[in-house]
Amino acid sequence: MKQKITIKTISKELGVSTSTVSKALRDSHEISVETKERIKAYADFYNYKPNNLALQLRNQKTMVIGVILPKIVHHFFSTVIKGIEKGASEKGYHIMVCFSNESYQSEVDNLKVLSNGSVDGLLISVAKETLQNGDFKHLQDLVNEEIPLVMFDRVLDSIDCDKVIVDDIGGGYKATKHLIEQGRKRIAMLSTPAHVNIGVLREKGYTRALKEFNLLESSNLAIEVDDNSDLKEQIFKVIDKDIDAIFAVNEIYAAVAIRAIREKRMKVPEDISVVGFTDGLISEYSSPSITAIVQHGFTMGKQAVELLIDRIENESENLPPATKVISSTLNIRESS
Amino acid sequence: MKQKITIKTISKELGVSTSTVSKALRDSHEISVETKERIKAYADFYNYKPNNLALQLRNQKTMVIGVILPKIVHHFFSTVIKGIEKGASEKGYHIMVCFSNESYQSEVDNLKVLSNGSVDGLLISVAKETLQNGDFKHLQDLVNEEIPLVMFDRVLDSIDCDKVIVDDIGGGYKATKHLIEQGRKRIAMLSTPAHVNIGVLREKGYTRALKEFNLLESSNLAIEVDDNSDLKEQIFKVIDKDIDAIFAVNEIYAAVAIRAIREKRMKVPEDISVVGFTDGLISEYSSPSITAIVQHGFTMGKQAVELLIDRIENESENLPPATKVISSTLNIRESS
DNA sequence: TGTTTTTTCGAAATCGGTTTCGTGTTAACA
DNA sequence: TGTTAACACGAAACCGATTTCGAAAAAACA
Repeated sequence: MKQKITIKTISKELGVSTSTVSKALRDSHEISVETKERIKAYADFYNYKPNNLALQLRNQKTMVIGVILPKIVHHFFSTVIKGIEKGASEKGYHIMVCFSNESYQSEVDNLKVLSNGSVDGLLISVAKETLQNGDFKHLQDLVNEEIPLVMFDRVLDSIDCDKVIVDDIGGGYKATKHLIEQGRKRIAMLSTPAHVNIGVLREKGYTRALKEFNLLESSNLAIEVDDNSDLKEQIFKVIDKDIDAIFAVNEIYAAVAIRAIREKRMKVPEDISVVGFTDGLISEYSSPSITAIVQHGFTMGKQAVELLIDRIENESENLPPATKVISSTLNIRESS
Repeated sequence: MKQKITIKTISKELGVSTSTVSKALRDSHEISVETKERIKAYADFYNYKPNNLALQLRNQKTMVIGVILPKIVHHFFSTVIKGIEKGASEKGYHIMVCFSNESYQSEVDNLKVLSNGSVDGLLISVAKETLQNGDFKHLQDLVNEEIPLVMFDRVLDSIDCDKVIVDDIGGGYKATKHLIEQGRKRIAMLSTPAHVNIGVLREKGYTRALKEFNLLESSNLAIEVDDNSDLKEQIFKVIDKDIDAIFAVNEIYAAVAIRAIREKRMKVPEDISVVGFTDGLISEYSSPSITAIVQHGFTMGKQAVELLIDRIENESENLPPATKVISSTLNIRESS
């Protein structure tokens, strides 16, 4: 990198002190008009730009928000980022994004780097591995150090901070109710293993809807998908239970379910209706297009970052942590 | 934020100088074993962490790489980010991501902030608006300031820096050749307006393949899609030209084409084969799944960041700029 | 002309670290 | 006992800015 021009360079070159240069560039009344113009002209000519690091150190303020995500190649999370970036840039902040790749160690490492002065606050969605092993010390440390922190989507009850979550229960309920209203009686659900709590919550909504309409049979039609064995085989077994609808916990399960149903020589939605959770590109562009619960990731990201910036800028107020719930809506398409 | 513990705090508390504390924590031989242990114990107990900003300012090195992307809710770009993050973290770097949202002004603003010392180098994919208005001064300035810079995917010939691009011509060629080998004779192409050069390049490959097999008829079957009017209507017109295959310039056009073909009561791939460019989730999970050119975004990101880090760490060598071409491959699925 | 006020600028502290160089003390050596 | 080397530590400079405070010079006033 070429030697950058600094205030010191200018001051030497123009035979004034660094304080004078600084004041002149910030248009202080303390400096005479002629001197100001001389300095500004020089700075302009040599394209002087103040060093960010120096300013950040001096001001104890970076205007940067750290974001830690479990993954990025994922429609929902990339939508959340977009919301975060929008909300941040509206208030003059920039974002620094890291990925945990669902790994606990990665999460800890990233946190350590970001929490050393590089950012004014943090936005985190917890990695799966962390959820499983239950070690939240690194997050508790942040709270203890009073670093502004907002958790979103994958949150922890035990950590005392602001949170933004999707209304998973309500979403599960809406999806199931929709199927019931279409006249479906035997509605299966493709859920996740129990440690992933989004699955648990969505299933709760599913169960609530079934109960409400007295459709909760003895035979349990909700299965926990095992990611380690073949997805389609597991779905075949569900189809064999003589069902007339499937509520899938995510978009991919829904897409694979449609494929499985077809391979069984049945039609969607005539024989079996399908509703997914997460409204991404797959739901929109596959044929038939898939009815899905819209998660409003953009809104979630924007609200999370706004909550955070509010904390950062009004630290003194010391309000108790809040939890925002982003409600989900149903987008009805061809598959139901 | 709670008052952070600094070296000065420790030095005062323990009655030694700041230099001693610094040296002790870095395990210098200049400090006696007892003193070192005393200081380390104290630092450990109060969870001392050195301030990143101070270190970065002192070392004139941030270990951060700035990334500017046109958009994020996009499978290809999010894959690229993943590659960038992987390559960066392997070498101990972090990434700071900004989005231009395809806007020229946004790109300029982001660049200004990032190039003021916050990052050691920059990775850029140019915004559409910038490509159109042809004003590249902000990028030329970076080169003049000798800030390490690598452009990827959307690059500019006039800027003298390292570049990483996809082999669009080769991809168009491969896709078309595949269709020809399947016995297709009247192959249409859904391209983009002329100012988006990826469309132009892919079309070049398409034309080359047709020529090679003497299928380049007088009636031009390549159309430029107008994003402002209805996509499906435009595709209907193409289908009416009595074609037997479609090569779409991206995944979404391919998905919509399949839908349009079905609505015309024809079958994919029996009546019309479809091949897309960009191998994302839609291609994988829609039914029928879509044959597509894989762009290897991950590889592109990783190579781009590796090129950049190489520049950063071997500045002295001053090698001439290089351009890497990431070749694309064909992923054959049900739609052809 | 003497005093006060205003204008204009610079020295030095600060942010939080690292590093060079110097110095006082003790140990080893002749 | 005198000289030298090794050891342990501190003062101060530095990275690149901002800001407080003090002071010299010029202007305004009595």
